[in-house]
Amino acid sequence: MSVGVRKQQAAQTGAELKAAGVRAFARLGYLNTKITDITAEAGRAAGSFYTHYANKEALLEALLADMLVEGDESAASPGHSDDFRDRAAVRFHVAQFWQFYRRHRVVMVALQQAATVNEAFAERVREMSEPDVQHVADHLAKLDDLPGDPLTVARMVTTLMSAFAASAYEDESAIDTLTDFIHAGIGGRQERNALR
Amino acid sequence: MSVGVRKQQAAQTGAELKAAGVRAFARLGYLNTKITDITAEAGRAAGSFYTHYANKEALLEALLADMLVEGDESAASPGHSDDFRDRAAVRFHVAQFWQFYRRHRVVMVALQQAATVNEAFAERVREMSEPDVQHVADHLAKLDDLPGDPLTVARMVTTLMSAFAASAYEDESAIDTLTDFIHAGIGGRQERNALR
DNA sequence: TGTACATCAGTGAACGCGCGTTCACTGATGTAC
DNA sequence: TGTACATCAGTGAACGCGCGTTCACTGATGTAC
Repeated sequence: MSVGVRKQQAAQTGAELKAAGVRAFARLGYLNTKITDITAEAGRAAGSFYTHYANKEALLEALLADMLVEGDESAASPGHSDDFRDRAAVRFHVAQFWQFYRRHRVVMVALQQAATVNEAFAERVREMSEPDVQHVADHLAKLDDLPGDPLTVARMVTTLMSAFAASAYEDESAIDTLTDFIHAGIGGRQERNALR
Repeated sequence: MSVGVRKQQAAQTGAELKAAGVRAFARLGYLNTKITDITAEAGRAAGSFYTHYANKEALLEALLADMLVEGDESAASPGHSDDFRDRAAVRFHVAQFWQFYRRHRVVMVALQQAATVNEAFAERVREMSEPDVQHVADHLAKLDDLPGDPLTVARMVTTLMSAFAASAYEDESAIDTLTDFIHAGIGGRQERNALR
């Protein structure tokens, strides 16, 4: 069966369609993107799309899967402090989240848009963020000057990070601003003052 | 011309279509709502819709206009403190925003969805929130321990409020949790500690 | 106050556009012998 | 190594569904005299 040139090229085309999809989504938004926008972007015929994906949702799921693979890899992150009284611990989490989000911004936004229109994606998005929320809530539970119960505050913090990362305002400085805001917001700064 | 029964009834039907639209948007989401969903909800024939609105966008604009009228009225709010070192001043603004958002939640969310797909609405939404952002930024500019420049922090604060108000988690307690979080986040609590 | 005609909100079937999806066809790769 | 047939990715025109929008029609309200 030689090297399987055929299979390789097919996989290649599939990957090119994903890349073209990302570019089209970035330009037009997921919901406004037609199948032919994607195939045109990839320089292929319309019908070609269906050799690789059942429909636009399936393409987005493939992109999501790729993203989650990368997420799992980087989740094996270096041991970091979990004490949110420590600004560095907060900053580590914020930076981690921010950078991941920015790296996958187009897909993240596309997922939000898909969730708007499609309950299955809404559920996916919820499932995807819930562990993060829990993770943050666990850390927060150790603090004793929170503005509310840990879960609510965790939702506030993650909501803030997502919403702010989704908006266009960039800069590396965003990470520090967010960090300072959150660190103080959850009472971390006051703790330290109290310790002085 | 008698009392103008005809005109009155037409206006009435127009209003009923708006109300039916809100109910349909709440149930199905703006983007998933078909014209016939709205007319069915209102108990009218499909064609009737076009006697009152050119299309779904026009209906949403009408709902937006209604909302803005109410907004202008309540903007004539009682003199309130603008010193964000004062928790009460922060709470006042948060409560104002929160209650307005919750009262108009369906339309707010519909606008977000419309903005996703339609640049004109995106622009509208931006224009609508910009004064709020500026207002908050002006207040923030008076503080001297902000986590970043006033405009960025103002965007963070308003983004947080919108995103959190849009999510389903209700309770009156949300206002106080948000207030505490923001008040501390912008350095208000530390200021007071420093004054002790 | 009454009659004849005009206007207009509302109806719902029909139309037609946009776009997702299919399918007969092509040419290149793979397989059998 | 070569030939004949099979398979399959890719093509693009055509199909058809969903839904927004139109339009001929109805009956009630408005106007004129």
